[in-house]
Amino acid sequence: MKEVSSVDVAISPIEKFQEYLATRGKRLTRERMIFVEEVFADHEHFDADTVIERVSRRKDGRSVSRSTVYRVLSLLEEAGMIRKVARQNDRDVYEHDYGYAQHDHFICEKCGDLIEFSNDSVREVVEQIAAEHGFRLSHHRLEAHGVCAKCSAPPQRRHRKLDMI
Amino acid sequence: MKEVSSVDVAISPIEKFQEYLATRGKRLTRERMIFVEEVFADHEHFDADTVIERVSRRKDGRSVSRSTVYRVLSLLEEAGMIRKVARQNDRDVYEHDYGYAQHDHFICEKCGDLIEFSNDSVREVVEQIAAEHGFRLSHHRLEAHGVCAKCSAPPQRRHRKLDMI
DNA sequence: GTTATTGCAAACCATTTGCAAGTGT
DNA sequence: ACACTTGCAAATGGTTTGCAATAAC
Repeated sequence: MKEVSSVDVAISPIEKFQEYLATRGKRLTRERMIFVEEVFADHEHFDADTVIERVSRRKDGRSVSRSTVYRVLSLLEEAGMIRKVARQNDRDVYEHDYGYAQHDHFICEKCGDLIEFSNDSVREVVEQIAAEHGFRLSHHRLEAHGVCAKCSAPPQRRHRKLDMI
Repeated sequence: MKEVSSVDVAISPIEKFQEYLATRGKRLTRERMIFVEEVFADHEHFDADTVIERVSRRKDGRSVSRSTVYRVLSLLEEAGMIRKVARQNDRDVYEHDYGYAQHDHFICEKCGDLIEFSNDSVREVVEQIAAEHGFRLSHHRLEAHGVCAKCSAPPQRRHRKLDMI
């Protein structure tokens, strides 16, 4: 399900990251480039292990160590380019926060899928409530839990009538 | 800040828990009673350590071991009486899910306070979106992040003009 | 050349678990 | 009596960190 569209951005993720690093006297290393290249190649959600696996799968053999992955994860989060969305299987799950519009999530209790959606009314309601409470908003996070359309579709059975007790 | 009101419930937390335990062939032990007594004494958010500290502070010396605290935490969650709300300092933070109305949270980025609020429009918007996407909703969780009124109040200084550079 | 960064292995720390002793029903 | 539970100590597993070697700038 692809409901959240990409947004025009002036510069590429690597450039954006470089920009951030420069302001902090930090360096754009080979490992950091590899990391960003892998993680921003698509718009999937990911966790530390996902990234470790992806970089170790590279044909050019240029991988990135486990500790560096964790370190770059924090850097990108500080840079505001990724963000923690959830915790699944005792792991922090991240998503891009650069190049894509603000959105929220459905989490299916059956298949575990994270489904993204955008909706202006959510933002409006949150903003209004924040205003009422004198809260200066930086962002919000909405998770709707339930069963997705795919999983709640009735399974094909022969004796449908038996369900109607 | 007290914005979420309690709700009339037929039976006490202990009775409710007992009810759940009975259906599973589980037992209401001394430790479980102590735990529920402490945790439902107020409506604060809490984590495992909070509970461990509270039970060890009891004058009657009837404490509950660390492992039992974790075990009862899961039981109460299964029973639908508490629920994870957030993760702070690498710890799971819980709140009551029994005896109180559905509500959402502001999380202050400065003082870290969790501020509760209820608002029907949030529920309505979420329900509408779920309907649009064929999602069967069980519950939602909304976190608004920002700076609370208290923390964003300008500090009292003598030379206010210096701020306007 | 300096100073930040890497990779490794060890450390951390919240949470979980095996097991023998104890307890609710 | 028979499970179910407890507490202890040890294990787990994701994430962090100290340190010597390495690479950006």
